[in-house]
Amino acid sequence: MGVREARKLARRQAIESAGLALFLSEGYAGCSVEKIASAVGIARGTFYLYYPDKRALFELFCERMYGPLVASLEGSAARLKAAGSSEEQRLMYLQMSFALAGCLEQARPVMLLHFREKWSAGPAGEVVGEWMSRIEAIAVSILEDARERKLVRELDAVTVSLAIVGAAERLIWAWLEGDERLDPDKATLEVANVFFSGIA
Amino acid sequence: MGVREARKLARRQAIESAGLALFLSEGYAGCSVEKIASAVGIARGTFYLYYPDKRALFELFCERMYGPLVASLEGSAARLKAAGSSEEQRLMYLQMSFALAGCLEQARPVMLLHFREKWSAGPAGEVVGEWMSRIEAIAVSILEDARERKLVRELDAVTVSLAIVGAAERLIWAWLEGDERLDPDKATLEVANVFFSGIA
Amino acid sequence: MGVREARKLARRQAIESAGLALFLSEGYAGCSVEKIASAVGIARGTFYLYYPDKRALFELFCERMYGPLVASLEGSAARLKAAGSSEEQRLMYLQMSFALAGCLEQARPVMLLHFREKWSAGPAGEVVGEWMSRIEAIAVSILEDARERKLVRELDAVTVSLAIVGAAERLIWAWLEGDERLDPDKATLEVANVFFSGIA
Amino acid sequence: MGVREARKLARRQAIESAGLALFLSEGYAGCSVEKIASAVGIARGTFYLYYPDKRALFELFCERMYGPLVASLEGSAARLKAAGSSEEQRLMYLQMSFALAGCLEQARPVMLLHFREKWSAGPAGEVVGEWMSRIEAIAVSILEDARERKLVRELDAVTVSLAIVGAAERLIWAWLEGDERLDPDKATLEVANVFFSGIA
DNA sequence: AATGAATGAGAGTTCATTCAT
DNA sequence: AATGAATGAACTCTCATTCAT
Repeated sequence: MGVREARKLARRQAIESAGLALFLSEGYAGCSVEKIASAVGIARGTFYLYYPDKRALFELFCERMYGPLVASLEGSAARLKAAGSSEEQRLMYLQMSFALAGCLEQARPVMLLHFREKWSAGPAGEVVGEWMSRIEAIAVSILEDARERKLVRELDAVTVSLAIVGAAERLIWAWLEGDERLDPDKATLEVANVFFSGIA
Repeated sequence: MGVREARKLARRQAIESAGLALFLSEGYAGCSVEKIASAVGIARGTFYLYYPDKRALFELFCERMYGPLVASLEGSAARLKAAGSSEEQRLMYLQMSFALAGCLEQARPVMLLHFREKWSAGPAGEVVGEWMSRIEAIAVSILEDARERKLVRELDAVTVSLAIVGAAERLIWAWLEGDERLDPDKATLEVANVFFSGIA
Repeated sequence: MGVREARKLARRQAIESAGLALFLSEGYAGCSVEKIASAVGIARGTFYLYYPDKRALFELFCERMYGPLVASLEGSAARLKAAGSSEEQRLMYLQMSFALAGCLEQARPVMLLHFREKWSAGPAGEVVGEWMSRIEAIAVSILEDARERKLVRELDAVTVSLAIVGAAERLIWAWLEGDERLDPDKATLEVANVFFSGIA
Repeated sequence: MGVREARKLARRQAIESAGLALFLSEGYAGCSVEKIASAVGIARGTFYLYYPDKRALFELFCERMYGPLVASLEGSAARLKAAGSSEEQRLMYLQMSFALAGCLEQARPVMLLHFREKWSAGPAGEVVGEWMSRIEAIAVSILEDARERKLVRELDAVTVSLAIVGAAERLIWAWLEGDERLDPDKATLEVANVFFSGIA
């Protein structure tokens, strides 16, 4: 790799690092291109040599955050479809929980973006929304499959899938915020148990 | 009521109606006072005769949306604390579910605000955050009480409370969006059952 | 006087009192008609039943503040023109000083208006400027007369008059502000002496 | 100097020139950024590339106007303290008069700002007030020193200092306004004489 | 490749004044 | 006589993006 490419790469990384930090601390809308550029130590115009616009930088972070999650979920979905017994299914739910926990651990530094921008009105909200549709569709397919195989009782797959995703999101948020009341390892099991066996 | 009061009231309602619609469609930050005013057909300055600033209009919506919810939750919490048997407790969870469903039905036109602004950075995010702290505190107290009374098995009250609130939020959102896959009546029962008995 | 006239008068006084206080504390430009009206406890529109506009209220205060001053100065000017000896002239300067001091004492509560608005850009500045031209013209005429009668040495009447007016303004300001370093009685004499005999 | 620096400098000067003219003619508060920008022929936002806000432009003018004046006064104060005889002191007062006259001649195009904003309520008034405190403190120290050395008769230093500053201000104003009745050269001497020897 | 000057629409908010009630 | 709702231009300041250098 030539000197030029190396410098370009380094600068790209610097922009991404500063951009992420600022998106997280100030929100997508609250963080101007000028802020990012001056944090990196480049001119405003230079930013546009690396990314076509502010939105593209945000999309990049989303790709990195949701991409592996979606891949992992799709893998889990496939394996769950292959599962035989209720016991095996139960095990795989735990496996999936841990696989997802791994993804989340990886994505942790970027994860708060999801929450900050999920409901926002501008471009950021749109981007997040598209990824979430994909994730929820997978969750629904997993549960529908389980129900068809009578691995779980008769239930409304869409309702319960959304409930699971919602619950997961809320817990992830608490974990991200370092909520002291929450022990991550116990919480993963706890939630898997709640959804599998209820609170009774 | 005089002519002026009537007009004032009508205009106030028009502003609220347009303001809500715009807050919902464009988000708090994305919706300027100018947009609201011109949607109502008044001058920008006239808006400020009815509300001291944009934030005040948002707070009004929050009061209407969260106020009855909090009141209902607090009532349910009190009644649950008085419950004796596990069976009675279970019944009261259902009661609470339906009471909340009633609140939500009332608040439905405003409810999406919660989701739009929950994570936002500005004034709107602050206001919603304050209300949510209140709600989650009540949820935790409800569950802690149940656990102490051994009405539910030993569990982590905070984790599970957050999970419940998160699940509820997600389902409410789907319902708000008129998600066709979701039958509101069934969903209420379904969720109560899931949390009480699990999905197994 | 009928009940109506009495009420009208009382209201007029209330407006003036509140208006003066606000002009002084916030400046002419910084004090809205709304502020004055609500300080009095009347509606914004009612203000305009008593005064054609904000400027008119300011003009009223100026009339009261500068009117007696101008009258007193014109009287002093006339008496000084009738003075015979340098000694008599000197006495009359002292008399004038005390006469002016009397006017100022009367006008004290309004006097700060002069300083606040003298240089301001809007309507208030114009009004004050017109009064000051009148005052300075009288000062010049007084000094020119004295010079012609050889009661004072050959000097530039305009320069010295302006100097005297300027010095007086500055001292009045200090006095208004309750400058502790300043003894009003001593100061009056001091200035008269300085201008008559110099500082040597 | 590159083309861009040259242009930037030229524009900066254009902004300052237009800004000063407008501050003088309309007052700080009466002159909007829009007015300045359109006088220069630039967009409103461009103004903010050159100065962080409107106040900063005003502070710049004050620095240029008062800075040399304060420096000159402090120099004169030091020299006066070293003066021996009353005769020498008198000479130095004249010197100081001329030194100040030099400063004022330099500052002439900006000087009227002082008068326009001295009493104003907003940011401009604050800035001017701070500079004036410095100037008056120096004047007091000069006169106190002279009195202690018995170079002038026993007098109230504060009163007389303020009188001198006030007189000077008024004359400067007349000079600025090009008052035809006033001959600048004669006036400087005249005032020095008045304060030193009185008008008798 | 990199710069940063320039744009101009758009934000929230204030206010003197008018006029229908 | 009194009201206060309504206006709409004015204010300062921000920002994503473009483009000549």
